[in-house]
Amino acid sequence: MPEQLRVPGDRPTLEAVAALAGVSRATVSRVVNGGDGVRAHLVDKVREAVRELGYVPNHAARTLVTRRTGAVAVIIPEPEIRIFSDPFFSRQIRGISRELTAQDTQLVLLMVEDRGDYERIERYLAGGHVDGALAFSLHTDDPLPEITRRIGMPTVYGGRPGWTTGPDDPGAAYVDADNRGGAREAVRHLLARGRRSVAHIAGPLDQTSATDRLDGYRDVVVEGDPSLVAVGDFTPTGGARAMRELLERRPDLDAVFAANDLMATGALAVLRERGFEVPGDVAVVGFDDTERVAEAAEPPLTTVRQDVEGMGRMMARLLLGTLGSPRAPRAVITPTVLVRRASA
Amino acid sequence: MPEQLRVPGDRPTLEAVAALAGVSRATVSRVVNGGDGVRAHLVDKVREAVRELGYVPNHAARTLVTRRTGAVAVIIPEPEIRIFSDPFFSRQIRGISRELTAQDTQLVLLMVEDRGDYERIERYLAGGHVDGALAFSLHTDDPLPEITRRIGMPTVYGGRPGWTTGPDDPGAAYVDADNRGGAREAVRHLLARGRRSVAHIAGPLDQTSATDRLDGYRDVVVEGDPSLVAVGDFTPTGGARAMRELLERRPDLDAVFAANDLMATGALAVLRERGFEVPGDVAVVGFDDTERVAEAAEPPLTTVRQDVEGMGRMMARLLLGTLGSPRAPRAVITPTVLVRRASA
DNA sequence: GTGAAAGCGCTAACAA
DNA sequence: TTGTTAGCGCTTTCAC
Repeated sequence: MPEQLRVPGDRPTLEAVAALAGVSRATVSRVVNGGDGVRAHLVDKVREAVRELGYVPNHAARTLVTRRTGAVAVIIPEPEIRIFSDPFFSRQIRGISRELTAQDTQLVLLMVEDRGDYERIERYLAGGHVDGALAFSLHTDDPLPEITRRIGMPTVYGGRPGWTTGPDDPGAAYVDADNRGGAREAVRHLLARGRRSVAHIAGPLDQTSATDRLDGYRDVVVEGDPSLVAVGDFTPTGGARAMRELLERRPDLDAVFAANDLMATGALAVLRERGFEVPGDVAVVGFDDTERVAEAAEPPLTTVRQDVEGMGRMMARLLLGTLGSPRAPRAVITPTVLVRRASA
Repeated sequence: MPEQLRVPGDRPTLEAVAALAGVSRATVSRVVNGGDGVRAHLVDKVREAVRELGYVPNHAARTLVTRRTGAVAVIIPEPEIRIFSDPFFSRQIRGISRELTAQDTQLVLLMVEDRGDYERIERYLAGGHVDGALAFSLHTDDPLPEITRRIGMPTVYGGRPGWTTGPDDPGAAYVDADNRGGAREAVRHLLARGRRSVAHIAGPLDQTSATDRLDGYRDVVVEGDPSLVAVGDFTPTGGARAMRELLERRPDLDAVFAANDLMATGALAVLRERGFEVPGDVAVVGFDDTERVAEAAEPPLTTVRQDVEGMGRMMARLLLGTLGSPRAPRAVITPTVLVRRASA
């Protein structure tokens, strides 16, 4: 029997609290975990002892028996760390962080620098450090989906993944904006304003956000003249290049829907430089409603807004829901909304 | 005795590996943890069993007995999350992440939105989730130092803290650039180029990085005419305002040392707009060597470079060292270097 | 060199 | 309602 339950430098245990309060460990445990079914005066006594000792439950011990860690991994491919500077990313992270905090769950950041790191990631996930994982939409050949599948780790992706792991795979759980619907709305808006030749500057076609927006465009522009579509890379420069291409092929175009705001600003620059009035001669619509981009554009950009922070929050919620009930939705599509400014 | 050691969905344990390899749990444990003192052929047998079963040690169980988690918390005040967009921050984080990864230690990101969150932070740190904490330099009244002290959590700060917790407090461990020395070098460089009236645009004086640089300036400009010092806020706008102030008070100045690059660019803009040649009429030196700021300035900025990623790495190293040996250094000051470009 | 056994701090049956 | 007890999966003396 330990005589001195509390060694200096050693943190007090349930046992110590129980001794001080004059009850059993089980009772202390009950109180610490909510205290239902314990008589009020005992609850008080225990609470008092907890306070006096500065008791905080030992996480490892609790995890060992409950098999839950109360932590979730967020996996960020290194190229994306730079994307922290992209407000898109940091807003999504913030949404995740807010929701996890609200649910008393910790965020563990896993940065992946190169493929070799996936071994470490697998060890980490398999080691039971976390209850689930959040990842961002990946390239087709990314090893992560296979890893999480193999070790049975609940995972939610940000952005619709471009792959399925197998023919009978229900597909990964994910949260995405309604890219296709948003694109349709953008194009319909342009048509409604009387535009006849609506061009599209698409994003890189290996990302579903780009292809989904392209699909949305095509849903509306059914005749589908391929000369009206140019492919960019989500950067202003890429948008400018695509815009020049389009003007060359179709000098008659009177509207452009760009797959994101950054490309739209590139397009605006080219139009301005060529002496086109926006929206007089050519109307322009973007996508994202990026902070300090869409509004600051010249002219301010009409664009499709997606709720990025909300998407982050949904990712966390979907994952945490998954943990509880086995039949949570596999995917959540958040709505977009057209924000009308001056460019269209 | 469990007949079926490996239930589907249940992860294999040491026990299962031991059974398959025909050895005791102790032996498996030894092999998993390095394998010294175990005969080679047994090591192989165990390794084989580990591979076959896909065994990964259970983290909680291990932590429970070793009292080490292999994880470190990085605490970020919410206002700073925006600073993810500041390359300074993301580079420091990257340095931390790299070093932790190299030492097989996990990074747990703790974001603090408001003061109320500190209760959660304390619970988390006290709960034994992490072996130590990394935090960024705080305001004088930040509750974090008191918390980490109370629960005895080893903590390293990024940037010299402005406080001490008590008269006999050795002070918090921290990593910082040699702000004072760097400032001295900047000013000496200006004097060496024949400048007579060297002004200083200081940062907000409640941050030690600002006061240390001011001190460095004063070390060299000993006469110390107060009219040569204006206080900014580390932003370009603040730098511009300070520059205007200085020009008003001291139209004769021929050099400016700004406490960071962003303020220097603000100063450059004002000088340009007032028709001063840089460096002809007024020489300018910045601080930081911020990516895509110093080099892109007009003219390119002579500035004091600090190794931000290295500082992040040092923070992790200092903390992890602290964990091992009780007498690690309390502080690490990393050197700065003057990078000469066109502005001075 | 290897195994047996104790125990890290907690929760969750099960008894009382 | 409360206490007793049996582990969770691992490391670590201590014998052999």
